[in-house]
Amino acid sequence: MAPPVPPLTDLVLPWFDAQARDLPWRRAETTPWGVMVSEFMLQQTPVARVEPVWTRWMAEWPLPSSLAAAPRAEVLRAWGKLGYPRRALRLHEAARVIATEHDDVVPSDVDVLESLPGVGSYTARAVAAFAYRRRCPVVDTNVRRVVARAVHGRGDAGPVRARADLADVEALLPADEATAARLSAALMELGAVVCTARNPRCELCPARRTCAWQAAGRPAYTGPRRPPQGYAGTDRQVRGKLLDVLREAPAPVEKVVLDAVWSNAAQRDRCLDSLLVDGLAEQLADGRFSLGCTPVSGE
DNA sequence: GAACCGTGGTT
DNA sequence: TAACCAAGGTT
Repeated sequence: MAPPVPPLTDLVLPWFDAQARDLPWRRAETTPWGVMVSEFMLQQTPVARVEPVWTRWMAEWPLPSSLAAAPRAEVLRAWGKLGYPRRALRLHEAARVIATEHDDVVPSDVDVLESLPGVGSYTARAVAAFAYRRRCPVVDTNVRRVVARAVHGRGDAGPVRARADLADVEALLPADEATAARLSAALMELGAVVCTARNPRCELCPARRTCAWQAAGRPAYTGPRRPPQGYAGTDRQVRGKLLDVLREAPAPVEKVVLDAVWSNAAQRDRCLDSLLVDGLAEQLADGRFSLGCTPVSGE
C-alpha cells in the first residue's frame, strides 16, 4: 500500500515558508495598521501596483491618527491611480474611527473590524489573521479557487456562497492559531502564484498529490459565468477621467477644463455631480472644482 | 442578488 | 484586440 498523502496543511505550509514572496506588508516589523492599509489597497488591485503606494503611504501616515489628520485631497492624491478611489475615503474614515474610538489601535475582533467603513468579510478576517495571527477563515477569490479545485475537484469557484465558503476554509484550518493564520496566507499565495485562474502551474504545486481537481483529470469549469463588466463609455470611465484631471491639477480648475474630458454633456455633468456627492470632488465658492475637500482652516 | 465602483497589465 | 483579470465592498 502507498503511504498516506499528508494533509493539505503539511504540503502547503513548507512550500509557503520557502517560496513566499517578500511583500513589504508581510515583514515582521509591519504593524496591524500597515496590514490593514495593504488590505484596502489590494482590494481588486494587483500587488505590483500597490507596493510603491503602500510604502510611501506608511512613511507619511504610520498611524491611523496621522492619516486621520490629513486633508482629504492629500489622501486622494497619495492614493494615486490605484483605482476605486472611494476606498481611500473609506480608509480615511476608518482611520478616524480607530484613532478616536479605539485608542489608535487597529481592532483585532472580526466583528469590530467589519463595522469599520470599507471593511467587509474578507478584509476583517485578513487583518485578524495576518496582523494578529488569529485563526479565522480568510476567503478571497484566490482561496475560493484553490478550495474549488483542491477540495471539490472543480475547475473554478462558482458564484459566492458566503456561509459555505467560510465553512469550507474553516474546515481546512489547523487548531493552532498561529499555524492557521499562516495557512490562510499560504492558501492565498498558492492561488495568486500557482493555482491561478487562467494558466495554473500545476507542475509547481505543492498540493498536487492531494488535489481533487488533479485527480479528476482537471475538468474544465462548467458552471455559470458572470457577464463581463464593461468599462468603455460607462460612468466609471467618465468619473475616472474627471478625477484624473483634478488629481493632476496643481490648483482648482474651471469647469471648462473638466468639460474637455468627455463630449456627452449630460453624462459628464451627472458624473461630476456624483463625484461631489461621494466627496471625491468639491466645488469652491468661486465655482471652480478641486479634489476632495479643501480644509476650511487657515484664516 | 445584481449592479456599480477605476485602472492597467496580460493573453 | 477585445476580454479577462487583479488580496472586495456597498447599495
